[in-house]
Amino acid sequence: MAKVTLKEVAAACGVSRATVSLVLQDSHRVSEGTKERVRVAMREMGYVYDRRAANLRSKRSMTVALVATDVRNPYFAELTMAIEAALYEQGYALLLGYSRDDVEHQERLLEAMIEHRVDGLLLVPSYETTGEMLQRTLGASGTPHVLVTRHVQRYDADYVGVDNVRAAELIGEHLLAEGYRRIAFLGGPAQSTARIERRRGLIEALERWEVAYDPAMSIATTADREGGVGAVEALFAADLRPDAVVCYSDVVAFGAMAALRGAGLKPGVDIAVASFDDLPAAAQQQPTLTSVASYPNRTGAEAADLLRRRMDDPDLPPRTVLLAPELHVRQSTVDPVARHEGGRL
Amino acid sequence: MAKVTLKEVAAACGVSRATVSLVLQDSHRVSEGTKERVRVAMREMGYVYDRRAANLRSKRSMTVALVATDVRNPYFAELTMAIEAALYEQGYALLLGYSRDDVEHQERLLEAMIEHRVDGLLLVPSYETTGEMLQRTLGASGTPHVLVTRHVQRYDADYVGVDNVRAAELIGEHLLAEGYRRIAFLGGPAQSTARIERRRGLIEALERWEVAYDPAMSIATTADREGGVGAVEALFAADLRPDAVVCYSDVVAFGAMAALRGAGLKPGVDIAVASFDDLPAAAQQQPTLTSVASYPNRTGAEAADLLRRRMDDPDLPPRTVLLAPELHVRQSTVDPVARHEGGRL
DNA sequence: CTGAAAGCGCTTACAG
DNA sequence: CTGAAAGCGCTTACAG
Repeated sequence: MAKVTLKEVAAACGVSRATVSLVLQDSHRVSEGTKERVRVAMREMGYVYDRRAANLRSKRSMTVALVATDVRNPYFAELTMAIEAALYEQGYALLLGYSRDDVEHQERLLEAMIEHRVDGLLLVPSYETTGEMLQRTLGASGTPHVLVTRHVQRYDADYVGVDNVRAAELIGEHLLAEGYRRIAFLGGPAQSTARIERRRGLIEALERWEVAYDPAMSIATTADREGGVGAVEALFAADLRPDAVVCYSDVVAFGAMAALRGAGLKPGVDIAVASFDDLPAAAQQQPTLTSVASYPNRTGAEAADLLRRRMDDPDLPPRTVLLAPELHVRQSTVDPVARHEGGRL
Repeated sequence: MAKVTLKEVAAACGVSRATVSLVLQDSHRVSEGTKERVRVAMREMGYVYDRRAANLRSKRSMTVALVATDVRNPYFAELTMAIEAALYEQGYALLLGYSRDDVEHQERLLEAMIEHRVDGLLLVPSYETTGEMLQRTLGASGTPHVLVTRHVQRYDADYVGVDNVRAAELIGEHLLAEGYRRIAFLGGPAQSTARIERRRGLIEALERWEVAYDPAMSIATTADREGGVGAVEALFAADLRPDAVVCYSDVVAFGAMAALRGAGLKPGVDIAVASFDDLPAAAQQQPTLTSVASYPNRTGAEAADLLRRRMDDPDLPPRTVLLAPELHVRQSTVDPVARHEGGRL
């Protein structure tokens, strides 16, 4: 089929290209009669709108980029679904790139997105991202953008994430109330702002209860299952015996629980386990896993919303949206036996 | 910053826009000296390539679309990562859309991708997709495309997936050799080509062993964890007692195992469980889960490769690439006790 | 090796 | 309510 453009449609209808363009936009400046006539012709002729041309002329692209780290992490899968849904609603197409937590790769992705002239960009920054780096790319290009889930030190931009400090406080308070005293913090990359904040929240809870915190019981690792396994091994190698472990994320906790079992300890009975994310899989563990919900779907929807405002008005002052975390207590931190005996102290 | 275009760069260098354009493409028709001079100017002036304009003129878009169903399924997450990596390598940006297995949503996504004039499209068709529907959208537009993981009846197009019939035969042969005889097939949508093929492979293995197949022990469900739970419940409600269950996918198997435990049965001891996908999580179950690897990463890479060929030559005859499955036997189908007693018959 | 000209398919003021 | 004209920022023959 010969491709049919606005010009052909216009000729067939005996109107100008401008008029056809206005019909496409459903402008009130065109009469209903003409609109109908043009639409019928478009359908009959098999006209397909060419957004590339429209984009060029109108200085938009109707695309938004999401640059994240890795979608195999269920948290990011959920986040991606929420973002895709919100953008689709608004008529935007989603350009996707995964940095795999590699800053150089991330930089090339950002450059590509900018060349494609995305109207906006959502970024889950990889761990070693610096503010200067974002300034040089996103900042210089003037692309409206929002940081999601992780923020970057000394880089002032819109940000949506869960309140990590508060989340860790919730876990800490709960464990302390249950009678646990030797609490370790396991997993997550040392540079991660989420890790730093969660660790801080935990320490604040401990201080409030006047319980000592042993810095040796904080072990940084990769943010995956293997990280959890490794952290537990490191703990035991150093002869440290916590009565509870707080993990960087559910995925890390899954690894930690497996490693604990491997060492002959029963999670939830011999040692408490709690973590962050509250993935659906947390409630399906044995024992079920206590976790703080971080709402990837709400985060994604909020991010899309923030980006829309930013695109509408690039001069708005940067906003931070912190979602309130919610603790879901499950078997892994509530040992019925210990309870019966009146606590473990 | 005032945006700088080719025109400004050309003026600053005292050359034509055509020359600058050629420098951008690293054409051999421009001298090294000029190239260097132009590149320096571009850097100094902060020039950023505008792909939208290039796209329009060159009749390409340097984007490829992936329309899949849902990335929360770990199989699709892995697939997405592989596809993103391959396309990135080739210089393409990825436009992403999720149909959530809703055909109408899928149709709107396809239309949007076509309007964006993607150079090619990878489709994991939603379950109720018809050939006529794809013909009307993708076919009519002439967009090069490849079906991934699922194919569509009576629609002739490039296709990459695992050999489902063979995969099910492998599982069937293994279970039969282990002495299991009352084998159920659980989960997966009735319309799914993957389900139909896997079921067929299983039946073929049973016939070869001259073991009766009970059609009542084939239960279709949604392709998620809840599907697995529901299928087991349906089985018991109908008073059916298989000695082995073959699940539509690992995710379904996870649900089935939970439901079996809920009914007081030990997977791998009281009843064998096997499935398809061989997700990393399969090896992390208790008991570890026997599963047939379906290689989402190889599938993704192969799909990107097939699409590239198709984009290079749209007139190629459609090709089908079937990946050879591989059975990974684990604890869930090999009961050491039963073995000791010389089989379960 | 480089330049002048045309054009990709739209939208956007502007004029009537 | 509709049209004529200009132009978005590139690339592509073509000519020299």
